[in-house]
Amino acid sequence: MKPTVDHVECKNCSTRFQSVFCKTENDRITEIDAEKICSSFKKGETIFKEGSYASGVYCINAGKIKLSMLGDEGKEQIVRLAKPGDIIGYKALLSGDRYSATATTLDDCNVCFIPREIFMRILQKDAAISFEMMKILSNELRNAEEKITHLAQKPVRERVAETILFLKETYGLDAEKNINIALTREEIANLVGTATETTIRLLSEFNKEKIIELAGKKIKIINLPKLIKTANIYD
Amino acid sequence: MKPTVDHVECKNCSTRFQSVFCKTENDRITEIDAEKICSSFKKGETIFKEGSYASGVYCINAGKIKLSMLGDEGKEQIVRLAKPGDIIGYKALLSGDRYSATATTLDDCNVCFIPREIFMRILQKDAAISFEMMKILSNELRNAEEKITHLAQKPVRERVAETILFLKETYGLDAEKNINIALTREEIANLVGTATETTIRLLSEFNKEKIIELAGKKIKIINLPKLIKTANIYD
DNA sequence: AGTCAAATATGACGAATATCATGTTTTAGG
DNA sequence: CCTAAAACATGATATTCGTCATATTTGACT
Repeated sequence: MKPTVDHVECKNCSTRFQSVFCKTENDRITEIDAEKICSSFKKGETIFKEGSYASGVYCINAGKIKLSMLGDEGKEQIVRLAKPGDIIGYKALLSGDRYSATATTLDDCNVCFIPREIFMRILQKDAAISFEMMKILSNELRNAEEKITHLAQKPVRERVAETILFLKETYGLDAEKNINIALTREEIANLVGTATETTIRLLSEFNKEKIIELAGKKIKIINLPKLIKTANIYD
Repeated sequence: MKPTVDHVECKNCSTRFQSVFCKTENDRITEIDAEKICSSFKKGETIFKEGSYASGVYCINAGKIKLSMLGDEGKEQIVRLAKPGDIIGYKALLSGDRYSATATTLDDCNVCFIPREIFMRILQKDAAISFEMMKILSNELRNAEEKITHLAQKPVRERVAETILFLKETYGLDAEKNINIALTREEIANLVGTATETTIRLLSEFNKEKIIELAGKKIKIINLPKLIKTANIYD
């Protein structure tokens, strides 16, 4: 466990109303506040590992995190990207199992650890939080099923385009209109579910076709309609 | 909506203790019983359609059901198989969205419809049921993420073998030791995420290699260790 | 500033798997 | 029992995509 850092008060947390605690009353928030442990992680650090026992959930205050599983041949598959306001590690806690994925920071991060017993006690007492959790889980599940369908049916080129759109939706744009996340080509490949070389080639193609603009890990969308068309999505 | 049929009482339901209501007290069960609507569907009928509004959840009393999404080119992807004791349609209800999948019976089925308000009211009042729901959702999500990883990383041959094992786990064996579900080759393909012809070929290969025995839609596993090895799973 | 490792890039090649075509078998319905 | 449609089967071919090889560039750390 990381050493405690400057305690971020939930009630002042900028992500409070986008999080699972959005509907929660102030006294419950104070209760969480009293028992959580805030820590910080530097870019590239591991918060928890696939296969280890779950002792609580992490609420992200600042930074970006990838959740990945190892395939049979040791290849990483990124199954989720998390941002401030999201919580991670709840699946294992709720199913009473070990972590099914590894959480790695993509940024310097501040996260608040809520121990198992506290989280469970709150779910027991607070139907609104339980309901929000179910909503989150339902949405995640719908997204996962859609991803399964696309992985099974769409060609890689479309999936790469789709992933660029997904990254934009998830992390937004920075001041220069670049997608606000720096992933290696390998990480993008592990998100798309394809080989690294294939991803590199397709990104270069999109670049040549003036759909996106590349500068190192920075990606800027310069022809959104064409990108959407390339992704073959109409909703 | 189907006409009401013989009312199956929850408290006498054979699946009661495998279902989400396993931890529920009798008076709550009586409450559900009073308001639910039992109906029956013949093989091949649609219980609900992707894109339509969710008005409640269905609890399966008897029969087998597939949940499938349509891909962009109109191809079916089976995202879940349900059996007695399972509930379906909860995702849409919880996320407040429309059904993201279509539910089609694979058998003659008896299902109990629990209207939205009743289900919501019960979740509000009963923390144990809420908690069971979260458990179910968490497990589904873990399975979905594992499926994503395998779809992205494993060759079709392994996935077909894996799917046969999955079908056995889900529906068990009949009196003649056949896997207790009759799917068309196309449906198996839509579960695996591959072309129908490829599935046909691979099943024939497994047959020739004495891993399975085929008789129409009946599949019998005759060399389980080899099937597990072919699926390339070691857990 | 210099060095080394990691990341990016690109070509050549081959394997896996989708697609197309066509024929056979099974099944459901009258 | 007969017929049509659906499901199954199999071969030939096309194509996507992964793998391997090899540069080149970038970035992190003395």
